[in-house]
Amino acid sequence: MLSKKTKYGIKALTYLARRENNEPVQIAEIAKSEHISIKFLESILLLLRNSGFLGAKKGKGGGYYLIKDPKDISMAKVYRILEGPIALLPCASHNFYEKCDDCDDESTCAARRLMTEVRDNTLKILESNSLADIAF
Amino acid sequence: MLSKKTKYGIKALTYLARRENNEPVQIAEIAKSEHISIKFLESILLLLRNSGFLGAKKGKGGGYYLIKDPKDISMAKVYRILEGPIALLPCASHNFYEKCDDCDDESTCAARRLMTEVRDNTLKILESNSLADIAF
DNA sequence: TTAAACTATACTAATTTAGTAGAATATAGT
DNA sequence: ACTATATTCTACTAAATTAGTATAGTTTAA
Repeated sequence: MLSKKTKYGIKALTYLARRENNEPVQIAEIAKSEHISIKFLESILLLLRNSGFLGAKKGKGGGYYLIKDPKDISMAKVYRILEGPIALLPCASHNFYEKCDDCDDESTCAARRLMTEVRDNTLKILESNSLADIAF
Repeated sequence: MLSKKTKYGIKALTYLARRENNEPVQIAEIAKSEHISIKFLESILLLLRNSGFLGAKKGKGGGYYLIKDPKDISMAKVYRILEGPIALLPCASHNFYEKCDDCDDESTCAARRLMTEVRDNTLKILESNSLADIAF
């Protein structure tokens, strides 16, 4: 299951993508519209900003805005920033690979075999969907 | 990410499926071979027994054994018992559906749209793999 | 009858999740 | 320059989940 952080992050990005213009939107507006706690959303938007998805403008009339065209924002990248590894097991992950302590032989591990197949497919879907694809 | 419970559960089922005969295997033997804490594995095997995947024989020479042919054990069912919903969002689940509190309109929710696509694909993979498929 | 093996209940430490609280900093407009 | 508005940053916390431990009891084959 996705954490709420990820769900809220995707919703916030969608909200920004759906705006006609790309002027800064205040946290409070997004929070109210999507029914998210302001403070929690704050930390999520900050993460997205530090990860290069959003820009922020301080002061009056400030807020957050998309830095890139929604068509160029890969949901796989969004997922990795918000949720972490796409794979269901560390030993089936490309970007966050880790060997299992308990596993003697990775090549015969049935769990790894199955989860690698799931991972490959999930990755394909997340990579082929841009923010624009899911927002409109 | 999968919980260790799920990973260990799949490994234990695989271990049993790979045995030549289907005679009871003691918890300790599986635990030692797969490097799992005996007590933790105990609770996992008990769950699999109560869910109809395993049989247990008490007393000397007892242990756990597969009730069905590995070919007839769907990994989707195993996954649901051990890990829970296959969907990444409750609102994208068939078997564990729940409406999101924060969502005004499910039909325009981008997160739901994307996660439904992921779910459909993951389910297809898990359903098309039996225990026999991944064990051998 | 006894030892091996499963069953069941209760407890716990560590981690993660989903926030809260409060102060600091930056900026647009007057 | 001042002030209201808005982001930024740090620190804290309650609740839930995970991954076990511990202990006691029950069943049954030999």
